[in-house]
Amino acid sequence: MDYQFKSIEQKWQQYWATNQTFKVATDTTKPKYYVLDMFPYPSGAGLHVGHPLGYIASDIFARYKRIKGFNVLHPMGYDSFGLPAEQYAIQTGQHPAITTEANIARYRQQLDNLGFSFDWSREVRTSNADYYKWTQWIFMQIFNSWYNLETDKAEPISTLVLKLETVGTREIKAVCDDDVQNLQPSDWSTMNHLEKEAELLKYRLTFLKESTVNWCPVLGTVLANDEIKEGFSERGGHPVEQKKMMQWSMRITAYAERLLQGLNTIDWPEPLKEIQRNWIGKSVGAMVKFPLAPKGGTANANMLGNINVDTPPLGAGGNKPRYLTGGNYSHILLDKAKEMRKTPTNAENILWLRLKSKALEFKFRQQHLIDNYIVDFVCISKGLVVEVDGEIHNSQLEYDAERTKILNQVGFKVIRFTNQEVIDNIDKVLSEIERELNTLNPPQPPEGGSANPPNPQRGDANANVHGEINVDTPPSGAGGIEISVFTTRVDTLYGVTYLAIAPEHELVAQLTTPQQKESIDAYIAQTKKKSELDRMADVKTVSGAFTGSYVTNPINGAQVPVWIADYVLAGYGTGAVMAVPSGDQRDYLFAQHFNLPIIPILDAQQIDTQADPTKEGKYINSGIINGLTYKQATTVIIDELEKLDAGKAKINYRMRDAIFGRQRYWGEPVPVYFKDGLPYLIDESELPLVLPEVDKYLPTQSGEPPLGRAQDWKYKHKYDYELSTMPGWAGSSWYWFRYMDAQNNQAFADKKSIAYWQDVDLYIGGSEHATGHLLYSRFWNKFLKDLGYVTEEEPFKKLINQGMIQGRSSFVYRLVDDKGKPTHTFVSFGLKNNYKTIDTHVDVNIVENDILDIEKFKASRDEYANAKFIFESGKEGDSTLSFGEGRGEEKYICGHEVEKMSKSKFNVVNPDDLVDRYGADTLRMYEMFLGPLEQSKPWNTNGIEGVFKFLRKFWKLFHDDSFTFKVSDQNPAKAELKALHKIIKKVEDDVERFSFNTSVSSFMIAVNELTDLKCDKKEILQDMVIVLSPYAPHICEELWALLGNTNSVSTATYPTFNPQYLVEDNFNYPISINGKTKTNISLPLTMEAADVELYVLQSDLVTKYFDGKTPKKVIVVKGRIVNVVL
RNA sequence: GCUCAGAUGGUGGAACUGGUAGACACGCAGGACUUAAAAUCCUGUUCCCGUUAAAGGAGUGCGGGUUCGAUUCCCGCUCUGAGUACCA
Repeated sequence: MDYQFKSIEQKWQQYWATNQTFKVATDTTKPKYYVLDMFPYPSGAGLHVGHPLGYIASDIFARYKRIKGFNVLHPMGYDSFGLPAEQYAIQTGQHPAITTEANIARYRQQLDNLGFSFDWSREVRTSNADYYKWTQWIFMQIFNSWYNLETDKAEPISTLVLKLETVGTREIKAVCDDDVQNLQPSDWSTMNHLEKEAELLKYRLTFLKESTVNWCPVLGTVLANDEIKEGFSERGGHPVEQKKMMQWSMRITAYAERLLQGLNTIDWPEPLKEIQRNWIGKSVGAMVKFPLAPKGGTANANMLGNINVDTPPLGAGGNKPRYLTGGNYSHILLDKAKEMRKTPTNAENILWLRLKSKALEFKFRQQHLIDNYIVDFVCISKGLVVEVDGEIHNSQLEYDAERTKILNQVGFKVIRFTNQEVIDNIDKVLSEIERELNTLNPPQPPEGGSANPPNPQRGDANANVHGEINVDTPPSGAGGIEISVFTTRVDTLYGVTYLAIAPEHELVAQLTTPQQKESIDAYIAQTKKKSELDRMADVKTVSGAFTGSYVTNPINGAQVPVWIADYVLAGYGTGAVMAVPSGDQRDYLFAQHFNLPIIPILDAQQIDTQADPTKEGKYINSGIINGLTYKQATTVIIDELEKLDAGKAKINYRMRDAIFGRQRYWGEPVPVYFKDGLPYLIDESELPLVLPEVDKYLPTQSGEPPLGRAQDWKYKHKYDYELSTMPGWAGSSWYWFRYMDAQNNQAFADKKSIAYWQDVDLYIGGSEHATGHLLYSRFWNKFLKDLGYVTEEEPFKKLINQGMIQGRSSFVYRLVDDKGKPTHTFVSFGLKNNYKTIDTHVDVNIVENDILDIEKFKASRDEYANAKFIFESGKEGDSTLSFGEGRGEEKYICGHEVEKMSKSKFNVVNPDDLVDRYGADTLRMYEMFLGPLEQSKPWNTNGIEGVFKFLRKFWKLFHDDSFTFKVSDQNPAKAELKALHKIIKKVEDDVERFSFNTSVSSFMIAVNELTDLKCDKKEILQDMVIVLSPYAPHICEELWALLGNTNSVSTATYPTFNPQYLVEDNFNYPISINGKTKTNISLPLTMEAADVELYVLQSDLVTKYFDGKTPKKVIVVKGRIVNVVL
């Protein structure tokens, strides 16, 4: 029988499944090898030809390592929590678990189709409760840990408590929040439970914090930085905005240095490491403190009273975490508030008209967001809420009481009037409000208020969403205010001519003098309006505003002005820059634009037209460092700053703590409940905290995440659970450990398995996970190592990025008539320039080697049914069969272009179709044959025939002309052994360096040679089967069985390479004259170089090129080349 | 702007430490088999000049350099792709 790939492939896929051929166990007698593919998300679209590229490579590698005697762990599973299934659920009401299940089934079928050697007994799914139980468990360990800088690792929180009890914060070096308290053991012992818990939360490696997040209103969730591409969500392309929310975060910054250093120890592609290095963004420099100078400050000091910033007191001072008080859901409520403002009740309208006209001399706002409530009217500076109610029902009373209570908690007094009271006697209402206002002091934070004044940057969501930063009273005096800046060029300190701070900087309000207030407010308003995208697009425009204040340069006492400018980013460093116009181009442009001085500080600087950031030359205009070089100056300045207590050396990282939460349904529930406003872990024995059922996958009416809909979902029937779920990266940040011991229900993986498998030896996947999955995984791995659960510092020793497979679109060219209307005539690619045409995508599946299948094309769409063609030959017709002579020989050639693979471009190729036509073995080999694994390339089926022919040719070696299986037991000839051992060596070399494309070529060469030799020797062919089996496993299993073996070929041993067979007696020396090859001479390899030279120089073949000249020099490299120089 | 990767026939690509550039495959051309087609097999196929065969010349994005010898190393440039971006 000819090569029947269909039945062969089915047979062996069945065999592997039934016999669990690829099931592995910990086997300490063999060396381990762990080959892993990046966790796929089972999307509804299934696999296209791009996906299996990496899987095929890793499978070849795994199969190769197996026959090389390794115990290979090669598992597969699904990262099955995620947004697409949930979006689909919202649209259709279908439970995401059902969609996910269906998608996984399809994935599995497609994967099986390709004959992968996965150990399916270890399959994991992140959305299974017995998996996410351990994700939750790890979360609990992280919550229960802090980062001790002295030991440079994470430790259980108990060691921190011990320190607090015995030595106090002075002896604690931790990575923690900025606002931790200085505590003596005596302070700690007097704190109550709540206070202690609140303080500990600032140290925990996962913690609640109000932070600026990337909020995507359309998806209704926050997104990680790496899930955003150019201001839009990666999934779906929806706009993303910055927003303040109370969020779970992970203190990944604690690991910044270890994450950076670890990169030097792992074998990853350089670009990938580079991305991570940039993401971590380490810069070495110094912190310098610039105290506020009397110049601008003292004049104001007298006239200024207390600081009074018109933001609600919510986010301002309290150092207690106040979950659900940060206005988490203002994105939804805000729209409602706007709507309510537009449609006031009659009573509201009457009252607002009076309040607005400043009848009471206090500023009021209407329908304003406080916490998660929209209050009717509020005077923020006095902390008074005025509510106007309609008819009062009992249920309403209860609700109002709750509402009042919470508003009181956050520092507001609430007074109420009925509609009737307002309508009947507005003046009486107003005087009552006035009386209340006069009795009230400005609102105070609930308790334990921080010493810091409230500031706009830390303000609640409202302030930001409204785009307002309101300063009701002018700023305060200089009292001890200083601006810290971070700089990597502390040596340029003498060149500072102004300070620039971010418009969002916390000191803006205090620094702004009354004279400058107007322009500062205007500038802030202007920057607020600019979207992220605008700011990115518009980097050239110089803009800023002077605050009116000055600070003192600590090194020379110079007083320099403080400006705000949007080129300074609030989120980096301290949000303030010491501007050195002579050395920094942005500062230079700014200084030029606003006429600020530019002081050169190095004699080598060229600053006539632009800044010069050089470090060359000697310092000038620079006080104590004049005449020094860069290296000397930096140390001198830092020493001096430390002496003055005005600064110190400092390392800064760009990386921020990772937000750990999604306001979505389809994810792991966070094993946390709230009691008295503080988060607590549920008991370990209560894991898993199962994802509850909900009626809809949408936020609740009050704007809580979908989990808020779950009926009776309370901890111990009392306490609220955390309602957000874990982010997409939670489940994938530790999954490689689960594969080591997938069924374990006592631990995430058993110690022995972890000790045996250790880490991933080879990890294959796309580079798109550079800053997400791959960074978080390294983080969790290091954490788990710190706590002693795992053994290795890095999870993925060797990583390969497979290139992207791009689409290759095909085009037909349609003639247009004089009016530009498309006709029914299509012109072949080569002739299209002679006509006026428009190009149209045509389905690549009806195009082969750029030749259009005319009949299929006409059948593909109604409008093409009557299509006419101008063929490449210039002949015209409506079918290739329309010509008497040369019927069927006319060709319509399509044009092509490389584009993204997508349905809309009709260039998607489904691997199932190709498996159907050529078989899995052919597809596997063809995908490898396309080119180097790491390289991106367009998908193109043009060469697949060649690979298929190769497999048939291989099959023929084992069969006679009538396709009867026939091999001989005769001893192989030397040439046969040579062909075999060449490929044995070649495949070893190629696989070890992941050059799969070159080994496919070499297989072809070997088979061509053996075919030419008419080789049918079992001894040769059997080894060939083993060597080829990682690439084309099905056909090899079949032939292996036909050769009389009863085990799977995957249990065979890779043949040993014997260099003896490759040794040649002669070498055909290429003879070059002046480096140009002219001829070849075959000489024995035993001949010494001098003899070769002698022989070559008197050979007629060579001397005829001499042209009468005498050779000046002869180079002979033994076994390589002879070069004669004339 | 910065960082990284890359540029070789009509196409995908090979040449691993500087040593015969274009392996292997596709496509194309010619031929065999066939009533015909498909399939299969054989021959040729970097370009230019020339041809019976030859012989010659050019050639790995462009311009230089090092070397007996450069696709490979060095310097400068062009283009393509990817990542990143007011990072102080």
